[in-house]
Amino acid sequence: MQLQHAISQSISQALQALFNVSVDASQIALQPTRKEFAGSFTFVTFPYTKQAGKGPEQIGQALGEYLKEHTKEIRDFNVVKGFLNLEVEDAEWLALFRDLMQNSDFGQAEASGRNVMVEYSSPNTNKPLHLGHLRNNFLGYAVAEILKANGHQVMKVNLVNDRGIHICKSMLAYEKMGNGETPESSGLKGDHLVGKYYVLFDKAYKEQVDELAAQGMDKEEAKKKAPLMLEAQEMLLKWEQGDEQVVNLWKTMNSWVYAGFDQTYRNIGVDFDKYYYESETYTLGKERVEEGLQKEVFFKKENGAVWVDLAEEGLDEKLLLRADGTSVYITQDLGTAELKYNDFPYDQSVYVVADEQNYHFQVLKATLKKLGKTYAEGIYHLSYGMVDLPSGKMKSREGTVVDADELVQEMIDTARQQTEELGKIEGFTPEQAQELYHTLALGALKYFLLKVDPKKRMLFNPQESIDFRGNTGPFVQYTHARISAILRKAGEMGIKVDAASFGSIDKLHETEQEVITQLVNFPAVVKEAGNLYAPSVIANYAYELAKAYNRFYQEISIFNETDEQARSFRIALSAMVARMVRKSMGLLGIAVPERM
RNA sequence: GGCCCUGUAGUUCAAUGGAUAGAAUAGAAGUUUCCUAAACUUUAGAUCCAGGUUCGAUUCCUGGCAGGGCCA
Repeated sequence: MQLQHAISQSISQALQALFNVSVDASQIALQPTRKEFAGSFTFVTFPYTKQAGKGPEQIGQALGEYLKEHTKEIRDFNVVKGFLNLEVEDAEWLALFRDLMQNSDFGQAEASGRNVMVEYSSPNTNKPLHLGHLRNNFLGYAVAEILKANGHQVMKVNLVNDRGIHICKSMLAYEKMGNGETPESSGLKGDHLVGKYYVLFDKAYKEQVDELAAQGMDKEEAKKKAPLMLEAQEMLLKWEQGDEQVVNLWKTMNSWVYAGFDQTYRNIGVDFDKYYYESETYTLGKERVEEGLQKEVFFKKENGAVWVDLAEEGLDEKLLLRADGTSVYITQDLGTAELKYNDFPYDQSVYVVADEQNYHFQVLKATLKKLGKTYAEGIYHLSYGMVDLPSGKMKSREGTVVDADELVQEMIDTARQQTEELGKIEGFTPEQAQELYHTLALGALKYFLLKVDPKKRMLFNPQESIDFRGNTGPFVQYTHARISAILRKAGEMGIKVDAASFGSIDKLHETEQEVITQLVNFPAVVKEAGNLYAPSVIANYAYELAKAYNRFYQEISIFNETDEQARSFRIALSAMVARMVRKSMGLLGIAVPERM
């Protein structure tokens, strides 16, 4: 930011002039002043005591006096121990604010020329999405938006895991117990219908295992020998051989699942530029394994299985292709990586995948490097922790998962209940009310899941998490709705708001200055969030901005202000807050309402 | 057994190596003749343990302890 840069420059000059200490301005870091002290920026003097030959307070005092004298931006200063707190002239803040008003693209970085692919969601086709997927989807979408704001060309992709033994389990159960049921006949969403058969398979399978165990078979043995498992494996084999009946069933059931997923994606507001299917990439993966053998970077064990030795990279040996020639997870990932790069030559490829795959991605990257694929350098695993419930871990087979569709519906119901209780829907048509509930529900849910550092495990307490007060999505949305009301009123009163309408303002109330400080910080926040792939940085920013505005709103009246210039300024300030709230929430995939 | 991640108020989360460790919720006390009280103000409450590096450590390093994950 220019203001900070100018101050750093001045400090650099002052250090030279006063103490003959030479430090480049770029090395001079300013931090925001803690709110219990006067000032906006703080310079820490401790590191310069040796070079300057003076104590930290002396340096601070001398620097402060010099800056106040020579630097037009600095109004005043105070020194606390080794901390020099600098107060900035109101005129400087106002100048920044006027710039901001002119620049509707504020926060959007110039085109970087870099291509970034973001893969997220990546569901299995045998069961519906659950709470964990929601964290994934929201993260992926938000990171993609943040990277766009950083000037990168972004492509969002979804890799669908549509093959393997788990799919066959649903198919087998359907064949045996389905009686020709369809989403239409059952009234079930396609993904839920298929998921139902996955659960049915597991139940019947467990019964078989228990029965075998009761007959005296070893439990592990029983798991392998249970007839249903053998049938599922047989089905997978048939699928790989292209058996018409199996493939047709697979296609039918997948199409149900995709229709269900599409509905969910639309409902939660995420989308993709392109889909990949593992059924279409695994053969390419096998080719890459063959290539590795020829290049002698992979090797065959006695039984014919192909391995790669990653001891040099600090990893173990890793199986790439089974002895019977069937592929494992990483086989298809090798193929997918290549296909992705061919479609969209990227500088960076972000994989939003749960942290249980940390090791897997290290192996994938190292293996691709062994193959000499330079694009492997750009692979970044955006790893996130599990979402826990108060009752413990989610396990799909035990029915302790929180289904995504159900959760969203519950949030919508809660939003309706809260809104009605507060009596806030006067003048809404039923459609508008419905839309508002949806906006609030998803705002609450997305904000809740995104405000936490991705790599941390987090706890989702269904009762407590559905809170619309405090540090929540609706809190930020509420701020926007309030401002919208002000802007509507200003419009009705015919008040014009442009830079000229408050041209003579040169003094700021403390809360006004704090709001401006937050506003102008937006580009730096976007940059940081982009560098760290961290939507939580944006979420915290939106919250701080909303809080600063609420403080201002509470302390200062807008329409009772008799000075027209002051009134116009406050309306303009409000409008800019609304714009920045909408932008930052937009980066998180969260909509903001005009009224609530 | 090896490797990786995480340990902060009662609880859920913050804190580029900087000041008296911030919020939110739950607790206590206030603020509606005035632009939306889903708000605002005040109050009480925490860095897993032991060393080390540093003017300064929640942050970096070493060794424990606890929780989770991955690889066999």
